This record gives sequence, structure tokens and C-alpha cells, in this order.
Amino acid sequence: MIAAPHPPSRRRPAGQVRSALIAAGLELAQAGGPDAVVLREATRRVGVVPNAAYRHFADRDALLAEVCVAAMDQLAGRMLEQVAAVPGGGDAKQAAIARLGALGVAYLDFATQETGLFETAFAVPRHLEYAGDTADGHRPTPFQLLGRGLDELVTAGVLPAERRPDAEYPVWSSVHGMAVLITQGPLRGVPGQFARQLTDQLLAFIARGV
Amino acid sequence: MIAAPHPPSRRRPAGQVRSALIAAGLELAQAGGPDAVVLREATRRVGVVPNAAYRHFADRDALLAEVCVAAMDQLAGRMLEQVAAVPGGGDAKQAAIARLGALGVAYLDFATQETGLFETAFAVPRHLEYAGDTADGHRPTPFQLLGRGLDELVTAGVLPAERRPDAEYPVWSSVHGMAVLITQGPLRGVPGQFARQLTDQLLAFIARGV
DNA sequence: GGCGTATGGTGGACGGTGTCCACATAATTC
DNA sequence: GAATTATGTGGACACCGTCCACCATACGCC
Repeated sequence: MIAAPHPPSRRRPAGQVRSALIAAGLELAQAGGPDAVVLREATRRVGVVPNAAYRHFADRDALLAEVCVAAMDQLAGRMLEQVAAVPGGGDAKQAAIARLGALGVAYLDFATQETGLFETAFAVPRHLEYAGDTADGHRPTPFQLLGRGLDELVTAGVLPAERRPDAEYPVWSSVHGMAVLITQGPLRGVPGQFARQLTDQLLAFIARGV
Repeated sequence: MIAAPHPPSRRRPAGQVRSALIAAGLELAQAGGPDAVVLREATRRVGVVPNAAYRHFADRDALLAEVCVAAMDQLAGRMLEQVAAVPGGGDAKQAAIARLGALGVAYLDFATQETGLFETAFAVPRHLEYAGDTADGHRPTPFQLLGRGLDELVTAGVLPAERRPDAEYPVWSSVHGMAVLITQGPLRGVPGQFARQLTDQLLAFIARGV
């Protein structure tokens, strides 16, 4: 046996393995949702032995939780992009409405195009807390973006100020509910054309209800 | 070794093991959601060896799928109860609105009180189809109940007939979204009082938007 | 009525997973 | 330079879903 007595046993720069594990977990989540982020596979991709993960995370759920906030951050990024792409000029009321609509469409597009990540973003393990809004280094949360959109609606004079408080919740519920029903629920697999019709219908519904 | 050469190896009446497995799975789902319905534990509760399950289900997902329709059926049952409990007399318009509201409240109550079952009802395995509406022997689906509620709204003159088509979807999305956000999503753990306020606000939102 | 055959149970095994323990090394601190 | 801490390794355990080979019963058919 001429086996090397101890394989180099190299050690990566501080924090590198940790973030690499999160990145690997994100890949797995993208491909297969939260259940697919399996600790051993993540370590395999990073090129490290399974137990090494326990130097950086208490357990698999702790890793998953980090992946979840990363996924949520990606959703927020997509929403930011889309709202920035809305042409600005013209009527202020129309613009505010268009920007809010862009947020909703981005939300739904992300859910259908990146179903794994979308599912993961909301799959924070049961006993763990959802990270408070906008942890350091991250974008504003989708919830905050929605709040800004509604504020714009008020300043543009579209939404009466007295109806602004807590208006986030029904709007968020509507969009989130449709996203869930289409991507994971009984409405999954409906043809894209019908899904788009549902989206338009939903936006009109929200505009009347808010 | 005086071991009995072959333990009785008894055989249950036809179909009994199958339904017992579903019932056991339902218990597991109630306590811990879809991930908790684990094949081996179900067989253990039924008092049978793990492999016996494979005589009745192709695999664990097939068992889970059956548990899902049972859970959905329970949700429908709760909705039926609640809508039947709405006092009938008085203004037809008010009555129709009250009955639709009762459906929504029942949906949300079920989600908060039976979170495991609620989660399971919508956790049909990816590659399997959602059972078409109202399989034999089951109650009407929640979706059908919602449709009836909206029909009542039309006949009572509350909802213009031209807005009836496909009105299920935005309404369903709103209620379902809130249920998901409160029970599994970022809103979980909010105090019950706030949750109730959100529910009222949501119903008003729906009434305006529909 | 005897008998073959499908039906539904058993036992044992395999690979995969999360997690724990004991150990070994590299980096950091005094 | 020594002691301590942080990080990676190796090996093990229990649990899970699933497959294979075997066996006992119930049932239809001649």
C-alpha cells in the first residue's frame, strides 16, 4: 500500500466553502425545488466531504434557510428589473399603475420560469423565522417593493390615502395565490395562453379591489 | 429454535389494507404535512411489512396522491358545513354574499386549524395529474363550491352576468394566497387577531374586485 | 372436488440520506 | 514557539424508498 498517508487535506479560504455550499444549494433548488437541495449532493459539488457542511451550518435546514433567502433575493431582483423597464413618461396615474402591474407580472413570470427557485423562496423550514425585511447586502424584499408601488399609487392620486394602510396584503395574496396555483397547484400545466389571460384578469381584479 | 415456522401470515379482507394505509397517511399528513406521510411509518401503523404497500400502490407518490385527494375532500367538507350554517332568511343579495364569505372563511380556517392537511391537499406529486373535479364518492371540490357561490351572486343580482365567466380564478387566488402566506409563508405566526383583520380586509377587497 | 393461478403477504438486501463521534490538520492567538 | 480554535476527514448509525425471491391463501375452471 503506497497510499499517500494523508491526502493534502486542503483548506479553502475562510467562508468560501460556506458560500459555495449555498451556491450549490441554489443550483439544486433551481432544478428541483426545496426538496432537491440535499446536503450530501451540495458537498459533493463543492468537492468536500458531507460532514464539512456541519462546520458551517447547524444542519440541513440551516443550509436550506440560506438558500431560501438567496432565492427570495433573486425574485426581488427580477421584480426590480421589470419595474425599471417600464417606460416612464406620460400620465403619472397611468405610470404608477403600470409600474405596479409590472411588479405583479414579474412575480408571476418568475414563478413560471423559475419554479424551483420560487418554490424554494417560500420554503423556509418550519421552526425557523423568516428573515426580517432586507437583511444586509440584499435587495429590498418583494414585500417592500410592493409597498413602494402602492405608495406611488397614493401620491399619484389613484389610491385614496385612507385605503392605503395594509393594502399590501390582499394584493400580495392575490398574486401569490395565482402563482402558487399555476406553478404547483391544480392549475399547473394550463396552456400559457390561458395563464396569460388569467394574469390580465387578475390585474383588473386587483385594480378594482384595491 | 422452536420458532413458529411461519407466523400466521394472515391476510386482511380485500381492500382493507389499502384504505387503512390511506387513513394512516392522512393521520401523518395531519400531524406533519405531506413530507410526514412516509410509507414505512404508514405500514407500521397498519401492522404490515413495508413491502405490502407495493401491492396496493405503485410507489410512495401514488400513496401520497391518494392522501392528497382525501385531504382535499376534508377541506370541501369543512366548506360545506360552514356554508350550510349561514342563516338563510332576509335579503337575497346579503345572503348570497354571506354564503360566499362563509366559503372563504372556512377555507382560511381550515388552513390555519389543519395546516398539515391543507398543505397536503395541494401537494399532489409533480408528475401526477390533479384528479378531475369530484371523483366518484367524493364531495364536490372546493373549486366547484366556489363556482356555485358565484352563480348565486349572479342570480341574486349582485354580480353582473358578463363578469361571471372565469371569476373563480381571481377569487380563489386571493383566498388561497392568503391561506398559504399565513400558514406556510412569511406571514406565518402572526397573531390570530391580526390574521382575522387580514381576513376581513381580504373579503372586502374581493367584494370590490369581483 | 382438485388444482393452477393470480393476489397479497413476508424476509432480506441495496443505495441514498441526515447526522453523530473521534481524529487530524491548518490557521490564529498569546 | 506553544496552545487553542477552526475546519476538513473517516467511519458509523438509523431511517427511508425500493427491488427481488419466496410463500400462503383465495378463487375460477374443468
